Amino acid sequence: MLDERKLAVLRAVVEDFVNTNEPVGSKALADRHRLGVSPATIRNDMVALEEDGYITQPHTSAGRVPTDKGYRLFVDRLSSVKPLSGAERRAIESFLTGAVDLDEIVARTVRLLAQLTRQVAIVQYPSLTRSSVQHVELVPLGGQRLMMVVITDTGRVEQRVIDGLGEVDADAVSDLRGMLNRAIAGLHLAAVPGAVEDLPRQVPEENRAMAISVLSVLLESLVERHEEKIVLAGTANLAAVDFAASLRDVLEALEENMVLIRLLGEAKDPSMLTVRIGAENFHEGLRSTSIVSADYGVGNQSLAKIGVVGPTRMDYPGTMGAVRAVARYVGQILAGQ
Amino acid sequence: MLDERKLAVLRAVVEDFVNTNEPVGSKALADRHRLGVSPATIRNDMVALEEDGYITQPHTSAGRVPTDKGYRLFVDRLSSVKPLSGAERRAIESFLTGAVDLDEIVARTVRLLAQLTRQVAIVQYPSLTRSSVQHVELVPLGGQRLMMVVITDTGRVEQRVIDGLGEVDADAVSDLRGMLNRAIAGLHLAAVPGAVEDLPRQVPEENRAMAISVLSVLLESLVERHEEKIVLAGTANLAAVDFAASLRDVLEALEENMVLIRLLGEAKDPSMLTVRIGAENFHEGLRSTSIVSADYGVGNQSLAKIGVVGPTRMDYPGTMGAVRAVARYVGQILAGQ
DNA sequence: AATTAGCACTGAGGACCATGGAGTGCCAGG
DNA sequence: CCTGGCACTCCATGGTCCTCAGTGCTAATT
Repeated sequence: MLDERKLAVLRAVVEDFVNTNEPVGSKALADRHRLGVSPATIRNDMVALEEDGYITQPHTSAGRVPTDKGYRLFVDRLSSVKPLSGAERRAIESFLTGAVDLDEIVARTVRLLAQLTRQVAIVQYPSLTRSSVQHVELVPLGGQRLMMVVITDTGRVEQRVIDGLGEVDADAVSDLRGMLNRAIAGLHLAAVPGAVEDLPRQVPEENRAMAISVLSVLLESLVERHEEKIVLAGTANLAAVDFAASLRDVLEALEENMVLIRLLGEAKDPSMLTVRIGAENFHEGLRSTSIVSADYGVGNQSLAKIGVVGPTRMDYPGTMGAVRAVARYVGQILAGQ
Repeated sequence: MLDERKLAVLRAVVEDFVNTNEPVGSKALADRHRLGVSPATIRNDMVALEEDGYITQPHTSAGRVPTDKGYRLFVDRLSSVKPLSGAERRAIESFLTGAVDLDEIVARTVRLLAQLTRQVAIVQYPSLTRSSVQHVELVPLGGQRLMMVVITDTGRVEQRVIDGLGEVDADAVSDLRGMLNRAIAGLHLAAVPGAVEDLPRQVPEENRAMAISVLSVLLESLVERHEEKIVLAGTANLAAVDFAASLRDVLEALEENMVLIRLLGEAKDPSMLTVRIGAENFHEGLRSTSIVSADYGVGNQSLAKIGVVGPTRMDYPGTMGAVRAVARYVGQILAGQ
């Protein structure tokens, strides 16, 4: 049904359209690609490809443009991830080394990815759930307030102010801190709820209320708001593209963190590159964009995702290469921290 | 030179142009505003206003458009800050209360401001320099590493990992923590460098190296990266506007945090509303935008700035009202924290 | 059976032009 | 000093024509 040559034609159509942003015709194809056949033959193939829904014409007597289905086939079977050039790899390295803390690692990563791909880059903060508790700190803030700081082994710090405790006794806080750390330090976050269940009973009567408040805030801060934190860069790159949907819709979608999180989360095959093309994205405003995403983490434990958002008409091999490379480097940096 | 009526004409031109985004002619003005004179008279006034550089025509036989200078006069003398409606004030209140930590306060504030003004909102994190140290925490991370957490009275938390310390002794860390807190807790950040100067000498010989490392990281984290943190929202609102400069340039400028920080920092009159119009902005890409900014803080101590970026053709009274109101509310929330 | 050359046909986009209308500047009269 | 009147300007709109890239089809060729 789709012989070798038809696939070659599809590949050529995608590549040319990505380059020129103009519908590509049979003549142009015959010239620029060594397909070894005449334009007429290519036309015949194009008809077949169009019947199968891989390409389409904007109007009669125009060249062809790939459909989402066409891009899908291209990504799945006609292209391979393009490794970065040596210069690019060196750029990544020098860009990422020298970051002093997690915030800076993330900030640099996202800018780097945006620059490499010339598109919008998204980086999700390392998930809390997969990491373990390094230390819990409780600090009396004066008045009836307390600050709780949870430090994880991935370098992430979560802090909360706990209010309305009544009188806060420094010794009681200190005791509670000790108990807490003995109970959960080193533990996987997922294991924390179980480990603290019994704690209130071990606390002397008069401080039990405080302990319960602290624990509830702790659990809440672990359960909620985990993978919520996301950073963007390169939105300016969108201005150069003209979208089928309005630019406004795309920008709006990008500001909805929850949308982005779901988007990254929907990876088909974890720990691999995922590409979602056009209408495959559930979100209205992103119908004319594609998203290339990947997991990153230390070892083979995935901590979070990074990704790139661009027009469906994007350089998939190059973008995939950049995303994969950056994901790997971030993993290394994180492991080295 | 500029009598009452000419000023009224200028005001009318600005208001109409902001509403319609089309050059406004003498006839339209006479109709829509009760100026009490005929179009011909208005035309004469317009000639005068144009000679003085307050308005201009895109081309002969078109209506007039305000220049930057015209907007400047309008803002300075012809308009007053428009107070928010009751509904809007209630919206602010319900939107800002219930934020659990500083991150969330800032995040909500910026979204709120973007929504109220339908433009791009910028919020700077409360400056460290003006606040004082609540507590310093040192946490051994295992290996040769240490985490330092500085908590300030404005709820901001700064953390750093300190590496390459050689063997870390838990007791020594505990001692150092105690000394540090005794030395600087409650102190204004600006006073910290002076207060820790002598500390290393009080540390036993064998731990002095560690103390010096810790202190240098502490000082560094206080001096650098202070007002660097900035949050944006509402970039999607830019898509609706058509800029003289390309949208891309504007988006690029907005991604440059340093540019924004300088921009906000250049407030003419601290603790007041500042408006910078068009070419008054030093940055190329922002030549066709205006920026309305204000300080916020607790009491009359300014902690940082918030602002709005939009086309020069913006609703200045309304935007100024929103910025002022939000700045005040944030101050209150921060004070209540 | 597949490929190719030839050819008539299609539709978008650009150049060109005419027209209408909003807006101006200026002058003379109130 | 204001106003009505008037001639003038120039943009925007819309229609027409033409070009041209690209198509689909058919007949010839391999």
